[in-house]
Amino acid sequence: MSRTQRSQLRPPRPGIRGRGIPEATVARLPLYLRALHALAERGVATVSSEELAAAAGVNSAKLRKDLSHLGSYGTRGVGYEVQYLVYQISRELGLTQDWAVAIVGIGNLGRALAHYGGFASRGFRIAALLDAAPGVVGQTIAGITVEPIDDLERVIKEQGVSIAVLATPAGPAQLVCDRLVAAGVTSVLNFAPVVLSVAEGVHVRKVDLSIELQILAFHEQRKSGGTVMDAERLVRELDAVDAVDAVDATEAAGEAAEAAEAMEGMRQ
Amino acid sequence: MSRTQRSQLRPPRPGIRGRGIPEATVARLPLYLRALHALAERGVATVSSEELAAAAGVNSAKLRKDLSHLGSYGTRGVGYEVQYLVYQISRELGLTQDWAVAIVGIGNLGRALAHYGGFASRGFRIAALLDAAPGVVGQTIAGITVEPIDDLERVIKEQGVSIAVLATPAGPAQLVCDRLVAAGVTSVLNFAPVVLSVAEGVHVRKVDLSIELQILAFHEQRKSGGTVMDAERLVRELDAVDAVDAVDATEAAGEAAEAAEAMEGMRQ
DNA sequence: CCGACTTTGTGCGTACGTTCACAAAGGCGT
DNA sequence: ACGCCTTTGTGAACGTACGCACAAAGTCGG
Repeated sequence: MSRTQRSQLRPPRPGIRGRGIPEATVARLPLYLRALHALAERGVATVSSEELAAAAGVNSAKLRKDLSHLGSYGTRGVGYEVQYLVYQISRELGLTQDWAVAIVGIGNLGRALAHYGGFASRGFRIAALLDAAPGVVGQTIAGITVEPIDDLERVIKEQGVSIAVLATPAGPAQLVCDRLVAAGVTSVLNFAPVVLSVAEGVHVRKVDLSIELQILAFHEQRKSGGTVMDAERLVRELDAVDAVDAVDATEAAGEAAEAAEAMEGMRQ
Repeated sequence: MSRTQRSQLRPPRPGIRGRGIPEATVARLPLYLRALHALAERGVATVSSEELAAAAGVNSAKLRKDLSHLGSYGTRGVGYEVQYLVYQISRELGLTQDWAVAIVGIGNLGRALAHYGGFASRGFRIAALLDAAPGVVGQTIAGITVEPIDDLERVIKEQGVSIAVLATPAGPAQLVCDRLVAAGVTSVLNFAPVVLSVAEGVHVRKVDLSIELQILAFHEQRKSGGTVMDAERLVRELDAVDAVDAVDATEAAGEAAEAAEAMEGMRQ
């Protein structure tokens, strides 16, 4: 029923192409790296894409395609040399140099992160711990003394920190983030339950326990959800019919609204 | 440059369509929910897709499409009623019921998670803490007594736990996971740096600090990477040329190998 | 030195996700 | 009552990701 023909849509991007590795691939490289380290420790010299894929929990075609983005390492009929591949991936990920990391917010989580050995092991060095609470400042955690948040700018610059871990409460998170960025930090790993806004060129990754749990709850409900067939779910399934049109949608909304009215205690 | 023009590609079947909400959408719903809660607390009654999208850090078209998967809530010309939308999303995510959660492995991380208030707030109740260390068992953390890992099966069943948080070291993770699943757990939030293998129908989500940092390091390197132009990077860029063929790839591998040989201290 | 076998690297079709742009829908002022 | 203005919901284009399947490339036994 589409009457509008829109044909001369011009993509303004000519395509600078060839620039980089797909984000999805980058996200998997650490996985491969870990599997390779495990193999290396067991003295394995070479590994096939099939084996490595199994160890990393992906399928082998995907692994091969991922690795092909780094270059043509690997020998047909044999596989990949473990040590060599470790080096190539490490290099691509930027792990052949050391990164100074600062952890801001030394609550329960910050403390746990400071103790976590996985950091130091591969290219990351905890260069500073920062907190605002007077009771925490001065404490020594994992061999590092917690410094006051007021010294943030000085510490970041002195230590050459470019990656920061934000483990403060939600309240001060944006403010602290702004100060970090102003002081020279260009990558932030954010544990605070807020959406950070940062200048272009600054990378933020978010880890949110609450969100992860909610996603699990969704699937959990799906599993046991076949039993509960309420008005709303019914309505949604009517929507799913192919011949749906605007009238249906309107009615659906109306019925759903009724269902909602029938319900009282809305969790605030 | 695409030379193959593929015009009359017929999608043979749209599929059984209408079955479910896209995974990407599900992952964003908690984000919207959080933004909505914040708005509700400030007493906001209705919100436009533009405003809500800004609060959640996504673009408005995406938000509208996401919400459209739940049904046709929202009024044209006005926006969405905050309270109502909160209810709809909560319901879709399965947060209108309470989920019993068990945390296994009460190290620094497990402790931090147990203290984290974000759990209890919305539909999740920490029903049990479990650990293997005699020194930890019996401790009371956030009002909950740590129970011995031997009682895992009993505790899971007694409390009706279906979602477990795995915060053990890598070593015992798979074993513990197997026991959890055998005891009835069907969703696992895994903090251990291992790839868990589980039976079909069990959902696993992974949170890995080390991986997140490595991804950041990759981008960090990219930013400052313009300066370092070594043989390998050069080779990779030759690869990026359109007219690349097998010969190029082979040479690239060869040269890269030389570069690697020149390097000695491979980080193990 | 050759032929069989193994495994990589990738072209291709499909599915999924994102973004644009706009018609439809509804409120609101006059 | 009507037309203007705002905002939703969505069709369609575009881009990314995935996985199959296979030719190319290399090893290894004889």
